[in-house]
Amino acid sequence: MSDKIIYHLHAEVCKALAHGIRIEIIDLLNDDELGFKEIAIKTGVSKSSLSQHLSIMVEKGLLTQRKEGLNTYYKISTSKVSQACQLMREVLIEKLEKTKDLLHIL
Amino acid sequence: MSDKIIYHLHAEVCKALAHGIRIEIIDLLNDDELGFKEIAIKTGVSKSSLSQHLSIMVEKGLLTQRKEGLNTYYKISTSKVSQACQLMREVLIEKLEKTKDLLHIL
DNA sequence: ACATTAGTTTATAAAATTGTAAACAATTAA
DNA sequence: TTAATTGTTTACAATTTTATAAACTAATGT
Repeated sequence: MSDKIIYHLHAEVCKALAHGIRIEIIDLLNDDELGFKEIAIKTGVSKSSLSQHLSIMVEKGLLTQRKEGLNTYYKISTSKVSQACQLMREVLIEKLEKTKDLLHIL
Repeated sequence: MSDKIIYHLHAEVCKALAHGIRIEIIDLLNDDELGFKEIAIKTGVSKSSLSQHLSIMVEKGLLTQRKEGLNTYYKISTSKVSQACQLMREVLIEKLEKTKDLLHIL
């Protein structure tokens, strides 16, 4: 497969993390599997919008979906997703610290 | 800081990874620091577009920038960026493997 | 001083992402 | 069978992201 295509697919996976609500969902699912309704309540997102966010995350391989009767349950597909997300959070923290240090100097 | 704001900032950092060209840039910079022109040649991206991509990555804390005379050099700010990017690539690979397996069954 | 080189910034049109509301499907309950 | 519940899908307007081209800034060379 050509490099540019791989880079594009790789970016598509990263895009699935590139939204505040989706980061929040990863955070919620770090502990355990949750049902759709529980995620909706904890995030405060409308069912339509939530369903779309979750389907992006499943499509790109970040989450897996399990249906049981009327209910749908979601969990993180591999701990690599949690780890990557945590690392990106640390990149943010480091940047915030640097900004704080700069303010201290001034 | 409120949770939603943190999630949003965290997502902003992830967005800096969410483009094929920017993934390619991370890949190039995994080995060493590179100058603007070298990145432009290796990626084949126009100087204007490249400058915009690089500035997003610096702004969000993924890269650091060093100017020397007329030249600008870039490197990855912390290995956490490389690690996160590598993990996301592994998530992609795992998804591609699963798709391949599915095709085998059919 | 003037031209050249290296990259940045700005403007803008095209494309992609998002949130909302409404229609829809599938399962369970009465 | 009809109604209720749970989520999905679709349509669409609003916002954001992107690529391109042109104007611009800053440093260096003649």
